Amino acid sequence: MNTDAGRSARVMDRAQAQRDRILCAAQRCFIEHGFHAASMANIADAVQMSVGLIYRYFENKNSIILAIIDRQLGEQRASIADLNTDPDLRRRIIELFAKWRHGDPTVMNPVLFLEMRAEATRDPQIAQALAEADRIAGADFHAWLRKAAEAQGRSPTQQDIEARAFALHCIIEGLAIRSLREPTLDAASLEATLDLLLPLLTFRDG
Amino acid sequence: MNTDAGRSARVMDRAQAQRDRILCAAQRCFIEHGFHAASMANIADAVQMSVGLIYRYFENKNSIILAIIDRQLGEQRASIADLNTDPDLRRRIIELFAKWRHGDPTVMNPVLFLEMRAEATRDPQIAQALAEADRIAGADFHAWLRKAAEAQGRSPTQQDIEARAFALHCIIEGLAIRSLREPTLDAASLEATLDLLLPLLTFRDG
Amino acid sequence: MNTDAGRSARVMDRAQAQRDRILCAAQRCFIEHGFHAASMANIADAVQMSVGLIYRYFENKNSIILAIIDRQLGEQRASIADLNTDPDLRRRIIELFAKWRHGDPTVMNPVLFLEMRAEATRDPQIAQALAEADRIAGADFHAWLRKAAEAQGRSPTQQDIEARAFALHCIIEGLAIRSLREPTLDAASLEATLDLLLPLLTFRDG
Amino acid sequence: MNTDAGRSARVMDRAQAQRDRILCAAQRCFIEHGFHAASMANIADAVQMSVGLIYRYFENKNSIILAIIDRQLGEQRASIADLNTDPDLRRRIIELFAKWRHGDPTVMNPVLFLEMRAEATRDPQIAQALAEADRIAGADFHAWLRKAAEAQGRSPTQQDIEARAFALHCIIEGLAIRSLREPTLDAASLEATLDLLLPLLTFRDG
DNA sequence: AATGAATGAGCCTTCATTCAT
DNA sequence: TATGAATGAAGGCTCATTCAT
Repeated sequence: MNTDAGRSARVMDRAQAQRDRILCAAQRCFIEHGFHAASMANIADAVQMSVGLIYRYFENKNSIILAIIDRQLGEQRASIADLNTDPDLRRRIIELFAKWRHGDPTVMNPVLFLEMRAEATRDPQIAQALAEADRIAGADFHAWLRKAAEAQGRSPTQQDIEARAFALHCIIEGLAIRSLREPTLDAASLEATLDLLLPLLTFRDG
Repeated sequence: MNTDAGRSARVMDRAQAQRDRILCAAQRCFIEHGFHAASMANIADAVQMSVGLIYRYFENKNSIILAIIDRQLGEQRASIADLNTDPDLRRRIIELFAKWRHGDPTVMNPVLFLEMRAEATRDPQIAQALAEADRIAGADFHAWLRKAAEAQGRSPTQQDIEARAFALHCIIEGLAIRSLREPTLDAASLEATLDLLLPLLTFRDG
Repeated sequence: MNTDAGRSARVMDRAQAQRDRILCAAQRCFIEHGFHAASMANIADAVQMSVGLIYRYFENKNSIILAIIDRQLGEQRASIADLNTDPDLRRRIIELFAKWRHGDPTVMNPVLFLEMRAEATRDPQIAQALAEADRIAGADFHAWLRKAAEAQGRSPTQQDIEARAFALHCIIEGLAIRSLREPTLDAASLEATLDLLLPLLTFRDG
Repeated sequence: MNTDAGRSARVMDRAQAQRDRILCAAQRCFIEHGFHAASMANIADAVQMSVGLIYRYFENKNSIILAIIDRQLGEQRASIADLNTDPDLRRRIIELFAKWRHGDPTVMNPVLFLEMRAEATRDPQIAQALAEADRIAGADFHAWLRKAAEAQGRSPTQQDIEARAFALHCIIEGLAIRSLREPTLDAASLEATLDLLLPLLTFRDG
């Protein structure tokens, strides 16, 4: 496999690997300093690469920001999509919350989430990406909730489901913000709150 | 009233008025560009003032940011405190949501809320201000919920109230973020969601 | 004496008093911060006067600097002229040195002396004022030295006197700089040095 | 020599060369305008470099000032140290004076000397550097004078030497200032003064 | 592919000076 | 006479971006 195609594939793999390295470093910088306050030099330091080289892989700083946002949306979506393979919403939210608290890089980062949402009010391109992600997430919630309802032998109306999907979305994003608060929330409180809300939202209440 | 005291009072009033003008303009700029991307020149333009003059009223840009944050927290607190004089939570949330949507400057601005929360993860001074505001807001929710429970003839445990206060806080903040979304949420959906959640949260459910 | 002339005299006296107050405060500021680093606001604070009022008495900051320099030159000249009434050069130098060390405002200030001399290399107006002061000081030294020589029954040549006047001038300015040094010079050392040099310079040697 | 070490050496040489270019230009600017009045833009112009690039080589303007001062002190010390290889103090002082008059950049610059001494009264870091330089210069004078005494078959006391070292130091600094005066001093006058003082100071007098 | 030197616009901040009161 | 609010031009410094090597 020493063909041009093979070489090209390998090259593209390498390019992709470089892009990933940059994005990981950039993510750490953006979390630490924010989109605007993080400098290209910060990122170059973090990725152990020269500034110039970063520009071989990304057109400019803004396109790094966009790539990071896309990534975050991907992780957000993956979290929701996972519900379909793992229907225990209560446990998943608790786990997600713990990951947020520990800065786990495999899930959407709450600080970046805030920066993204703020930036979306200014940059139409970001706004569009977020709107699309929201649409997909909404649909996922919808699907999951319908399945959950049916598993309970319920036949909720479309509006019933929409209200619950909307509430769920709000609560999860509210929790993402809460995970950033200084006074650490104890596990019991979170669980109590989920035990209060989830039966209602997942058609398990009386 | 041409006394020294009178003059002094007028001077202080004027200084305070100038500070207010600056803060209003700064708020618009911060909403439009973000804390970091907004420049002092932007603010000076917005307030129709020279850059230098702003520094007569604020030590530096950061102290303007802090003042804006304090203001926002004040408005946030006022919104919650108002619940005590107007116990119709459902209507208040709907009104609040509408104000968020319209950028009403008399309530906490959702974009600034996001910037604040993000910035708090970097600046300890901001973090502390927010922690204090959260503490107060939590206590206000608590008090309001206990009163609501008693109005229903209920005697909920401390944990019952805490879980509901926490849920309420999350949902309201989640709604603040939702208010920024592009695809406008219709009023009916919001109302349906509130009708779903509020009875549970305010001890009005079966 | 309620005539116009009287009133005018009183007014001028007041104006002169104000100018003096300003110059005293400015001198403190210039010593503390340097000519360029001291701001008009510093000076206004130090005189307990508004910035605007200072501009009633001085055209601009530079003319304050010039006035201060004139003042310093006046004090420098007075020191030298005093030799004629008090011929004990040794004691006078020791006293002068002590005053320099203590920041006595009645004699030429060593820090301002340095600033002045440096500034003179840039500003022709200052250069001229200093050249004139130097000329006068040189002549004073001359006169004093000739008198001292005659008191010793000597008849030195013009060149003898010039060499001594020049040496004296250098040494006194060298001492002004030394008075600023951190490691404090003990009185005995200064006296030993003067005892070494002065007999030679004042025609009292062998 | 295309090795890493070679490249690294070349790079460091270049960096050092840039630093030197900047310092030379800065020195010219500081002499022309003074430490505070010279702007980074002035220096950038003088060194034919962008402002930003200067900041790659120096942390800030103050560190350029410090570097210039260190340089000046180095040159000052070299002048004194040279006495040991060239014991003709009289000729050396005359040469030094001529260099001061002509702005020879290889010896301590008198204007910078003044700025330095003035600045040392405000900046402890500069004060310390100057104090150290003074200590070394004093010791050098000491050593030279003791050798000169011994060459004359004299055995002066410690105090004898100290008084002469102190006098010498004062006179040389006094001469540095004199070299800045407008009315140019003729060579004969300087020589006459030195012929008067040096025999006394170097133990050659009767 | 990789470096990092170089640029220059722009940012925050200060300050001499003016002027309405 | 006296104030200090107001201006705007620098000043020091940073940083996204380019380019020769």
